Order: sequence, then structure tokens, then C-alpha cells
Amino acid sequence: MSSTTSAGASRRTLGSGLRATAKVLPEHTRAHNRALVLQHLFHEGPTSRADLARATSLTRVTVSDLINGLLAEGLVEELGVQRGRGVGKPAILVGMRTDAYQIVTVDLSDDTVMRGAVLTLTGEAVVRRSLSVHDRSGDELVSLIERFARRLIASATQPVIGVGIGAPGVIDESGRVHEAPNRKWTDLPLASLLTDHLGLPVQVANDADVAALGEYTFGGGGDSMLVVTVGQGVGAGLVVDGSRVWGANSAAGELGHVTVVDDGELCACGRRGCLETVLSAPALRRRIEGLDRDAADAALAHVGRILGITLAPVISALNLGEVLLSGPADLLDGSLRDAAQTTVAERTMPAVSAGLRLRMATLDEDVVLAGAAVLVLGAQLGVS
Amino acid sequence: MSSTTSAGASRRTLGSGLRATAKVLPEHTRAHNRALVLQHLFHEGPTSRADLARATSLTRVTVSDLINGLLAEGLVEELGVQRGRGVGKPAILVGMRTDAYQIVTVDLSDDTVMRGAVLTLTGEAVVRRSLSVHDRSGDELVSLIERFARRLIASATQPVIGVGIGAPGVIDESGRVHEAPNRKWTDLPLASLLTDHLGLPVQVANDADVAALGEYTFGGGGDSMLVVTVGQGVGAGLVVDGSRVWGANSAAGELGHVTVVDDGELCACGRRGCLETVLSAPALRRRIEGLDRDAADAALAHVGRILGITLAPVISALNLGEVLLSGPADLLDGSLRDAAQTTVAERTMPAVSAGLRLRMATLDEDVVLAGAAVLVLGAQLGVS
DNA sequence: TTTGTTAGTAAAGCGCCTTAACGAGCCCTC
DNA sequence: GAGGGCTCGTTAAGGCGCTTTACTAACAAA
Repeated sequence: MSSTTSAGASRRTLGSGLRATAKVLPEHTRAHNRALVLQHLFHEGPTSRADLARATSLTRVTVSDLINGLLAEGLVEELGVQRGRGVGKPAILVGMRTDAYQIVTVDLSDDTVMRGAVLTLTGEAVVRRSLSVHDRSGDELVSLIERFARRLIASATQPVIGVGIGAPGVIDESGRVHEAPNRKWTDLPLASLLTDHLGLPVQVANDADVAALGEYTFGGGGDSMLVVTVGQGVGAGLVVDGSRVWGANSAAGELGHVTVVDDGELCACGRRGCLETVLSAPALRRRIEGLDRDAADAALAHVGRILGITLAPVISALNLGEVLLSGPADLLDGSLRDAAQTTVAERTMPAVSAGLRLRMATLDEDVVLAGAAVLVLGAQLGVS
Repeated sequence: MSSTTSAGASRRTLGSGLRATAKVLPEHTRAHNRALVLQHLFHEGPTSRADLARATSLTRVTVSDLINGLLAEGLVEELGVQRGRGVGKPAILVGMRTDAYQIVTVDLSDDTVMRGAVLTLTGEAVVRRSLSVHDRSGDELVSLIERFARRLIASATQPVIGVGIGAPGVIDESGRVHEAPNRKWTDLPLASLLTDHLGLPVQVANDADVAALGEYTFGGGGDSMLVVTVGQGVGAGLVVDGSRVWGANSAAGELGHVTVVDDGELCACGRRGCLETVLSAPALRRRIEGLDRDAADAALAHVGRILGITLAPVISALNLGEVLLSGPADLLDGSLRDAAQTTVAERTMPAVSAGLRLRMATLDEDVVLAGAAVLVLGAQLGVS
């Protein structure tokens, strides 16, 4: 699809940035409006040109023109007339061909296994694969990822519009990994390396950020939300006022290593009492090991309170609408979540806590794979 | 200035919003690029057309055209040739006429006194006034503000491009006050009311948010920063990745009523141990009353630690680059700030705390007045 | 004086959206 | 069942905005 590269800029949409930054050309206008149309088709399903015009407040003429381009690219198709909607000429439904293109995604969040998939544009898995990492790291790991991605691309049954990767570590907007200690990566331009080698646009982002994106797009997350991912470690990704948060050094979301217990357990990071020492999946399992049901619930509630105390300032400062917990439901979705919720309610003003939902994430194990697809959808088509 | 209204849309600049929202027209392109040029002139001072073209990556032709428009509006002026810069025809410097227009701002953060000023476009005060509020509230207070603003507008020595107001309470993007208990305001469209009555564009925002804006533009704040305002109460405004944060219910920044002391002092909000009960200026003064220097320092350090513990999760989650304290320096800029800084460093991972500056705000008492001017600059000229 | 370089302007062209106008196709009513 | 009215989608013309190309103006250096 030759157009995907030209559509790259379409991810940029009108926002409310304070300091103006880059010039805008007429073609950016086009890309933006094209994304607007695709966005609507993606989320609302097949729609007539006239309805698209009403929804986007563009004119029918412009919408027709945009649709013609999308038809030529094979991104949308006509689905026949929509009869019996009252007077007037019946409308021709236009729908996105979500099966006509595919996305390859890779989840590197696990230390030992890399998981990958070929997905449709709606995030449905067509192919899944996984591969043992065998302690590989550094450049060796990069070429392993490349081979893995190549195999996935080969097994796609439709043209692939891009590759999305969720990886641990601090990763900036360009897909450069600043540091990922477990993978022995420092200052590695992973996205551009793989883009060159694979000959396809590759997007790379932090796994927790990617999980947040997945929940945002496929899980129905709100415009201001925090996703806490609990696994080997603890991470977080956040969307504020409809934008992903990067932070001053692209390290936003690093909640796992905030101190939450004074003189607590020693953490892998060298300090004591980090959130990760109480909330990571292994830590939680250790905590409830051998306990009966009630005692385990109480132990999990204790951690929930700690989480609530930690989140209260964040929720207040950002006036978050949703906090999602992503990870093993048997550990998180019970007394832990309840305790966290009540603790947050106790410790924040009603105006803030009243509008807050603290719930489990909806996508579970596939969050990162689905989220990585959103990365590609956003970059290539302007859809999210 | 008839053009100011047409320039209203220019505040919208290219960002990285996830979900595309509004259509873009060719004239938005123009407004954006116009703002880009003004932005450069505002921050970098007089510049030649050719240099502006290089800085914005627009062509000289486009820049010339934009400058012609701005010259016609009287927003910029030619400042003579710039000689001796090497070979070639010498450049003509173009500068913003920051004295040719003025901004009226009002600070309502104090319960008892409203403060106002007429400012140049660079935030320098030309006229100052204040007015006792005399327990007025509700509609009465609105008309008092209107009269006060009218007097300020009358005392301006140049055309006024707009009115900016910083007020307490939850205020949304449109300048509607959702609630401000002390002022007995609920769901009051203050900005549009005053815009109609005064016949000038009026911007209204939360006082802490406005303070953050002021520090961002005039105080040299970074792209990801939090400003904690300490006065009668405690508030906060934040800028994340170069955008103001609004939150799900426009209540972002309400840090004053996060619980920070278990079973602490009763707060005006009805709950116990809110940050405001230890960090507000009155609370701090009460705490150190009658203590000698060392004991007072220790007492302030104690509050600093509490602040540090509260901010650590926020700083980690957002990877903030700067935290600014705005308020009485005698209370804040000593052991309190030191303790907060070390506490944050202790409780966050080095990657986060290393890049963090926790410093005093630079604008002090005039933050809100200056920030309200930024509100107007942003809305009318696209400058921030 | 000539040459080379840079600043600013003018003309032509292309992209993108809008308004205006039209044929196509269907419902409803007379 | 014929015509009016409505909606859908397209075509044509026009305005706006930026770019490329080409030009003149003004200066330094050779």
C-alpha cells in the first residue's frame, strides 16, 4: 500500500498544545480529514457518505472525494444501498475493509518468551506465535525479533500495513529505547532499525503505554485514564485529555518504583519498599501463599489500600476518569480492587472520586498485542 | 482590532491527540502558521522575514505574506535594516509591537480582594488596581467584576485585545465555572457572560491553572511541570507534554484535598488530614508560631516530607521535569522545599528524580495576573 | 567594475475545501 | 399512476493557502 507512508502524518490531529511547533500545509488538512473519516468508519461501522459528512461536518463533496481515494487504496468498500430509511434516494453504505489489511504485533514484556500475532485491523488474531528468548539480549535479541517478525509477516494472509511492538523500558516517541536493563539495551533506535530491515513501518513503545492504548481503543477507555499493569513488575500507561503522556524524559508511567512502604522489602532496583515489591504478581502470590481464603483476602486488601494511597494524589492531580487494573484477575479483581477503590474514595475529594471508575482491564493477556496494533493503526491510518 | 476575533481559532495548534475530533479547513492552516510566526517573534524578539522562514520552515514567500497581514493589523512593525551580517542584501528586522496592545487581567484567588491590572503583551503592568470584595458573592460578585473590568479597560492606554481572569473553583475549557463554593457560583458561564457584557473576548480559568500558565510562558517552565500554589488553600496547575491538563471533569490540579495525614486535622471540606490542612499558608504559620528558628525549620521540613510523599507518585506517573512552588517564600523556600526535594528523590527511581527540578516559582504575587494574560495571548494570538 | 550572495516580491501552479447546481432514485399524495 | 418533494451523490466553479520559479534590490569581496 503505497499510500501508508504518505498517511504517516495523519496521526497528527488538532489538539491544544501550548507552544506551536511545526508548520502546517494544505496536505496536512487533507490527512487530518481523511483520518477523521476513517476514524468514524472504524468505530461506528459502515456509514453513507452523506452521514459521514454530517458526522464530520465536512461537505458531502469533500467526503466523496476522500472516500474515492480510500476506495482506490482498497481501505474501504461500498456495501450496497441502505433501503427504507424514509424519503429520498437511498444511501450507499461505505465500510472499512478491516480484513483486507493486517497488522503484525510483538509483545516483549515477558522476559522469557516473545509473543507475536497477525491481527486484522479490528484487532482479531489471525495467527499467533511465540518464541522462547533463551536469555538472549542486546543485538542478538534484536535480530531474533527481526526473524520472528519476518516469520509473522510471511504468515500474514493479507498485505501488512505495519509492525507494532510493545517492549519494557523507557522508549521515546520515535521508538528509540533509551534503556531497558533486562534486555541489555541502551539508546537503541529499535523502531528505525527494524523499519529499515523489514521494509515496513515499525512502531515501538513501552509495553504499559501500549496496554493503555489497547484499552483506550479496544477496551472502551475514557479520555483521562490510567492503566496499571501488574505482571513480573508493575507499570503504568496513561492517557490524559485524549493524549498519551510521554513525560519530560519519555519515562511517564514508571509507577513500579515509587516508594510505598517505609523500610520495606528490598527491590530489584536497589531501593526499598517500591510498589513493585508488594503489587507485582510474584509478590502478591508470595504474600498469600499458604493462607486460607479470608486471610488471603485480607492480605490482598492490604495491598489494595497501599495502591489506593499511592494513586490518590495522581487521580486528584489529573482528575482521572478511569483507572484500569491489568493483570491476573484472581489476584487483582477482588478484595484488592475493592480496597483500592474505597481507599481512593476516602482520600480524595468527592468531586474527584465520584466521577472515577476503578475497574479491571477488559483485554487481559492480549492487551499488549492489541495495543501494539493501535500503535500501527494510529501511525498509518490516523485511527485510534 | 477587528482581526482578533478571526484569530481566535489560532490557539489550536498541532498536537498529538489520539481521537481525531474536528475538521480542519485551509484557513486553520493559515491561522496556525500565523501563530507560529507570532510565537517566534514573541519569544525570540525581532527577526527578519528570511530568518523567520528558516525558523518555521515555511517559505520566504509565505512568511512575507503573513507578515504583511500582521503589519496591516498593527501587531508587528518593521524595525529597520540589520547591517553587517556578511554578504548579501541586509535584512529588515520585524518585531512584535508588544506595547501597541494591552491585556486586562483580574485575579480573584483572594477571598477578600480582587486584584486587576492592565498589562502589555509581554506581561508588564501598566496600571494596577484592587477592590475589596466585601463579602459579595453570586451574581452580585459577577457584576462587581464586570464594573471592575470596565474601569480597567477604560484606564488602558492602548487597544485591549482581551480580558483574562483567574478564579478559584472548577472551571472548564469554555470558561464556565462548574462550582466555586466560596463565591457561591454553580454552573456559571462566566466567560461568555462577561464577553457579552464587556464586548471583548474574556477568558476565565482556574487560578492555579492560570498560575501554571504564567510560569510556563513568563517563568521559563518546562514542557512537563506542576505548579503548586500555596495561599489560603492549596492548588495545583499542570502542563504535561506542552499541554494544559483539564481532566475528566475539568477538575485537574485539585491537590489540596488529598488526604496526606491519617486522622489529621479537620479540613474545611469536611474530611480530615487534607494536604491543605498542613500546607496552606495559614496552616504553616500556625504550625511555626512561637517556635524558634531551628524548631520552625524542623516543623516546615516535616511538612516538606509530607509534600514529597504526596508528590512522588505524581512525579513518577507523569515523569515531570519541574515542580514549582508558588507562595510565601519565607515559608516555602527553605527547609520545606529541601525536605520535599530529598523526599521525592528518596521515593522515586533515579531516572525520574535525576531529571527533576523542584524550585520556587519566579513570578510570585503577580503569577495569576501574568498567567491570565497568557490565557488571552493564547486565545487571541496563538502565542504562549 | 564585476561577481557572488542574500533579502524580499511577483507570478504561476497545485491542493483542498466550499457553494451552487444537477441528475438519480425513492416516498407520498393527489 | 403521475407528479411533487426529498435525499444521495456528483460535477463545476471559486476562493484560500502554500510552493516553486523567477525576478529585482542591496551589499561584500575580488
